[in-house]
Amino acid sequence: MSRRGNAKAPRNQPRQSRSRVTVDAILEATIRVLEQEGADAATTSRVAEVAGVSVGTLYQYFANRDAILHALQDRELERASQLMSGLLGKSERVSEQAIARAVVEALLKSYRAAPALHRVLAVEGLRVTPHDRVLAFDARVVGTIRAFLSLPGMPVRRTNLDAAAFVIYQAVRAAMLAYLLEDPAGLDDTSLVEELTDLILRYLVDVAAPERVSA
Amino acid sequence: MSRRGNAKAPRNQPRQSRSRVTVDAILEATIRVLEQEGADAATTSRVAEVAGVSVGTLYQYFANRDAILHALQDRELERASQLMSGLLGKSERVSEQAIARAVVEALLKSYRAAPALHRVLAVEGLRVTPHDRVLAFDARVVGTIRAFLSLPGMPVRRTNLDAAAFVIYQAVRAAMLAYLLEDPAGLDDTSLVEELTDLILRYLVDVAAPERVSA
Amino acid sequence: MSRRGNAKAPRNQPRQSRSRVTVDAILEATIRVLEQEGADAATTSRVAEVAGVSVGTLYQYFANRDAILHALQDRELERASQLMSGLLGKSERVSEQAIARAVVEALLKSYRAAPALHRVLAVEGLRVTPHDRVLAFDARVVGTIRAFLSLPGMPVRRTNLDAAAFVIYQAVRAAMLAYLLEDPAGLDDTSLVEELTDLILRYLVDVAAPERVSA
Amino acid sequence: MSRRGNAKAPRNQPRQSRSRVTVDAILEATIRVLEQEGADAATTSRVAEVAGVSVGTLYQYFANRDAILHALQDRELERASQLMSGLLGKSERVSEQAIARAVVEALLKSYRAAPALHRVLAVEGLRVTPHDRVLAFDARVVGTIRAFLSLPGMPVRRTNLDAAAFVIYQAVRAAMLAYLLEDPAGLDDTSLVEELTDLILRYLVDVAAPERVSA
DNA sequence: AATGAATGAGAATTCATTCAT
DNA sequence: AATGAATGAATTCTCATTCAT
Repeated sequence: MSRRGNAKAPRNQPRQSRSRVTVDAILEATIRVLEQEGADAATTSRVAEVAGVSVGTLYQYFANRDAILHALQDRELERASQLMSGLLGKSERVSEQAIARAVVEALLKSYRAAPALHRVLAVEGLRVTPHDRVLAFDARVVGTIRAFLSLPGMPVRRTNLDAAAFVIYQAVRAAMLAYLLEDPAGLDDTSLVEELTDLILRYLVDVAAPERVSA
Repeated sequence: MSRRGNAKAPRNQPRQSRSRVTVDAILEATIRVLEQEGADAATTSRVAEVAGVSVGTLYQYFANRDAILHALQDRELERASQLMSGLLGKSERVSEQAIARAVVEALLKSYRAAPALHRVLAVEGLRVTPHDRVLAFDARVVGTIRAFLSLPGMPVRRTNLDAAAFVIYQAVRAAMLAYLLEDPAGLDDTSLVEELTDLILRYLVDVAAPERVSA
Repeated sequence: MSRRGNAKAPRNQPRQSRSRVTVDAILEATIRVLEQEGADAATTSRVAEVAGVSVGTLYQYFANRDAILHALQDRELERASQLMSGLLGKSERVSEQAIARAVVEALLKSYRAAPALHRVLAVEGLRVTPHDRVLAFDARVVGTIRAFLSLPGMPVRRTNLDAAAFVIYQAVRAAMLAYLLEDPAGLDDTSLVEELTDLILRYLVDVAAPERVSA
Repeated sequence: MSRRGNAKAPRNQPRQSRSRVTVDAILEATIRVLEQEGADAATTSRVAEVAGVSVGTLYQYFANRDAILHALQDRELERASQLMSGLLGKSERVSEQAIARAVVEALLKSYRAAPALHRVLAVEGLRVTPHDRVLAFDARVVGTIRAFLSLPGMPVRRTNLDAAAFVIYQAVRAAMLAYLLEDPAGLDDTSLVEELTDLILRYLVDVAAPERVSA
């Protein structure tokens, strides 16, 4: 599925290294500006400057400003997919709780690296992007989750898997993002992971997660 | 080369009847534009136009563009508070499930009236608004929830009530908003209410919600 | 409702040839508009138009409208300093009267080239400019005069040199400006020079300017 | 010359007291705003507010914004004329120096009461006002001075009385205004009066002002 | 390919002036 | 006469995008 990770997939333009480097520089610069200076500062000029290229060059690689966000979105989707596949794939002999916790922890780690980016992706998404794009993005993540829940032998209590996947995805994402951006009193990483893991389990999984999680 | 255009002071609070009407027209126009034309279209001119007043009038009532959003935020917060108080207050002899469902249904109804508005409030908030404002807003809602969960006799399974209130608030809000904005396959109002009610109950409430909701 | 329009940072100093040309075009355009259309006409758009560039370009070189005036002020101060140094420096074996007359004539020539500009600099200065800037400007000119008056062997009748330099600077400047702007009956260049030279001499210099100047 | 002082002149509308009071309130408010909040703050609304009337009322008495300044100018001219007449008229048996000093002191007192107003009148004059108006204003003051200098028995050294009156008027006015607005180091009221008195005498009067001030 | 100066449409905001009440 | 809400032209400034070098 990944541009690089899947040996069977056709190698979509493994461009000249120079281009690749420039594109990456621009994407990284965008993230850096987003995180450190805020969404308003993320002008094409500023991004180009931080990336160490000229605006002209930026436009050589991206059709317009939104295209940068789209690329970032794609990259992120790729990573999320990867992450999920990795974690959900090897589920062989691990408890559901372990999986859920692993997912939450991995997501938290990933989000923490660039919370503002994820907010923009989650949000700017709906402004900037042709509606379809957002749908496609979310649908793909939800699809992955759904597929996982559908695996034979999964002790899932939900009937409507479409609904369940959608709800749990949005719920976890939002709670995590809000946590990172608002830093609310009474919550830290540990308790967040705790709570979200439990949220997932109780909502999705059938078996009475025996005693209590944070007991 | 005389000086022009300095950002000045706040406006005096809208006073009475006529004012009230104008202010409301502006707020409603903002919502309409937000819903029908998107956040980027919500310029002061466009809002004024839709409200049927001149820009000048708009600025007579709102110190600047953000002030409109703030007013909307305040209004919404008020409504949300009212709503919650109403529903959570009379909880006397009602099952937790009935309460949860009532809340979800009420929220859905409220959100459906203006989903784009709520996205902007939930989201744009973090761009436009002094961080404090968002925190205050969210904190107040979370506080209400937390207070409810703390009521004596509440069969709450959660230990960390701060965390629980925060998580469930963000989770429900986000899932609902995403549902309204993305209209994902496999979900309709009924199933959403079903799912979210169950999410709330299983996460928050202790007793095994006996049989199963969507069983 | 995204954010737009925040007053940002300073611009990078105009660099080289091309830049220099553009900057000069803008400054000259400003003067031309000031002179021919008046201070109120000197909007950023009009200046850009007359300069033959776009507003955008104007703002590429000047952080804001006032910055143009400041640049003009700086340029003028430089010229004035230069002028004074030139005239007062070579004072070796010239009569005080010759020096005074030379200064007045040079000033008149300089002011005549753009009287409205000088009015704006002398005057608008106090509105547009951080007070400090005006003080600094005037203080520097006054300082130059004062230094000259302090030269050993100067037959200065004044005791309070600070006061004298300030008074004579303001007096000559104002009279000259008013003459240029009002074109009052009974005055022409020759008589103005005559009068101001005599004003300077009689106020500043000790020796009885022997017989009479315009006698 | 004065609206009230000259019994022969037709009484131009000695309006109903109410009007008079309102007009005065507006003029005084303008001065207050000018002095305390600066020229930029002197909007019609602000002036009306400070005057304790509505904008509508303001426009009942003044055709437009500039008309207020014009009225102020007229009033000031009246006062200046009065002042001059008073001082220059009774010149019977007083030394020139005493007269000059009295004029300077009176002007300083008058200017000090509202320096910003006088700056605006001296300056805004040239922006706001049809050129003629400024000319007329200045011409009138200059005329008074000129007339005084022409009195028989005046020991005036100047030949070109038009020029002399113009120059000395502009010089004294500018120096005084600059002094009040810039508050330059090395000058105080006493020394300013000293310097300006001497400037006037040496420029205008023939006889070697015998011993003298800073001799 | 890369550069970055130039462009100009478009946004926020102000304020003199009008006019219905 | 007085009020003050409403008007909207005019102004400053930004930023995505283009294009000559």
